Amino acid sequence: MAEQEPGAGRSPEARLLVVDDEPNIRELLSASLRYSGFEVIAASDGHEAVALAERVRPDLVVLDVMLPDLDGFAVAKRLRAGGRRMPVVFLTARDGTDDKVHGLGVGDDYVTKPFSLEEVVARIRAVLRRTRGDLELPSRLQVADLVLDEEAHHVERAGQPVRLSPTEFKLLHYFMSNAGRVVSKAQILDHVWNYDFGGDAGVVESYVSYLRRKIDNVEPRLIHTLRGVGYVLRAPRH
Amino acid sequence: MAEQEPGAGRSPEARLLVVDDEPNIRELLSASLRYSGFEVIAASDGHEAVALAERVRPDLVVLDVMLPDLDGFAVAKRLRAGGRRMPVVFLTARDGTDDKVHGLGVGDDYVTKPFSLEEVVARIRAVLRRTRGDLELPSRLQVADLVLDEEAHHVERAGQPVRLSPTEFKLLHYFMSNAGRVVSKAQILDHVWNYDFGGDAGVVESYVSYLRRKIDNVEPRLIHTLRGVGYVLRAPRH
DNA sequence: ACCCAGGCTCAGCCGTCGCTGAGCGTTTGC
DNA sequence: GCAAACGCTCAGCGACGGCTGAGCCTGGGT
Repeated sequence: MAEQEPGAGRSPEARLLVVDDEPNIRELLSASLRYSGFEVIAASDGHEAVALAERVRPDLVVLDVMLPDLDGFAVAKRLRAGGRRMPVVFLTARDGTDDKVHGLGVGDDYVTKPFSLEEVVARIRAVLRRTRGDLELPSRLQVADLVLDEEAHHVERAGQPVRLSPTEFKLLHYFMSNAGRVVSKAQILDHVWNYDFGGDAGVVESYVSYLRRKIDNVEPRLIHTLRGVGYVLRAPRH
Repeated sequence: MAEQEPGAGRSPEARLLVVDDEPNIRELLSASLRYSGFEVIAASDGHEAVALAERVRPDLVVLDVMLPDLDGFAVAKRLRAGGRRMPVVFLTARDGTDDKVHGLGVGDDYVTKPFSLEEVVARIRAVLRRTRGDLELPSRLQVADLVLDEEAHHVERAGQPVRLSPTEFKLLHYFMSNAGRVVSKAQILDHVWNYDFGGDAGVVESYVSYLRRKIDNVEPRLIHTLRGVGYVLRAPRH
């Protein structure tokens, strides 16, 4: 279950409008994005979305393609009526219908369902960074001599580049954005794995093991196990 | 059994609804949470819970998953009918069914039965902190040169990091949140150990011993024994 | 059609943790 | 001053949590 996140207290990074008709997904996203530091409002269908966007002027819209009333793309079109800029991150099913995504506007992006929270947050940040030259959002995370560049999708330890599989990368990214904070295996599952993942926490142990082999095989060790609690990524001493 | 606690006299931190069909657990929780400074009302089944919540509008619900009438998740759903926000801390059995908890309602949290009171209070506070931007009840406790950082799950004495087992950590945390106040061995058993723990108070002595060895082996001594009464954690008076 | 990388599960091993019981020292009460 | 109660420490055990290597399955690329 999702627990602590950064971003509390600071003024919101941006205002988001989340549009999805499934209450579970809508709530999952809203809560999680709020805890990530965004201001979030939500709508459950296309018309409500258009009306709300009119009033609250969000910085970005997270938009399910499958809506009961309007097609997601139709919603996007209306949002941008009058030439107004309105970046959109689409949520789309993984089946064949992705073809329709080719209709993306510039600056838009999409995430396939089922997604992981890490993925969604990453896409949102990337789009925001692009559309408003928001350099404040660092695309580069660093802990000791471990560096992860999000934009370049590049990781290196002690100056040596490291090849990571997608899951390994997401896991490391999650660790690094929570450096110094203990994260439980349940939290990791919630953020790094897709929300419909049914398996148990053993898989987290496996991937931590892979990660250690690839990026934590030199001193100082950065990934620490806290038995019965979780993991921390941190430089020693502090 | 639980005795005195902080929070008496001050205005309640929040209003809680406790839902459990076992009278023992219900009373244990209600009493303990009251002494922790919460306003508490209780219900023994799902329908009563929904009806009560309707009337008294609690800030948070502590909800057993196994109820005689409604499933705990069903109750949660009804509590949130109409899109109302209602944070929930679930109480769930430790058997394999934990999987069901994963993936439902973000912003919620859960505690496995049998729990310790420390655990429950901690989860409740964490959820409240999140859901109402109740910023930064400091996650850092300090007494003299002894520091416990909850978020990082890190302890140090005189600048030196110390490794503690989970139980040692919980015990120290209990001491530190009650710094300057005498706690009896019975209180410690009630708060730090699971409520179904059958053993005797000897185990507390053991763990106090371990703690002393790890974090109280330098001057000034912080953990003091009051024979026949209990223990206090406090910096020496000057 | 094949191969390979990636995702996941499983099971055995190992270390640690939690608890108990015994022995010993210290304090208290008589 | 003595005995009983209380508290401290240590050793030992059973059990559990976490790590990792092996293996299966899937999907994508050649």
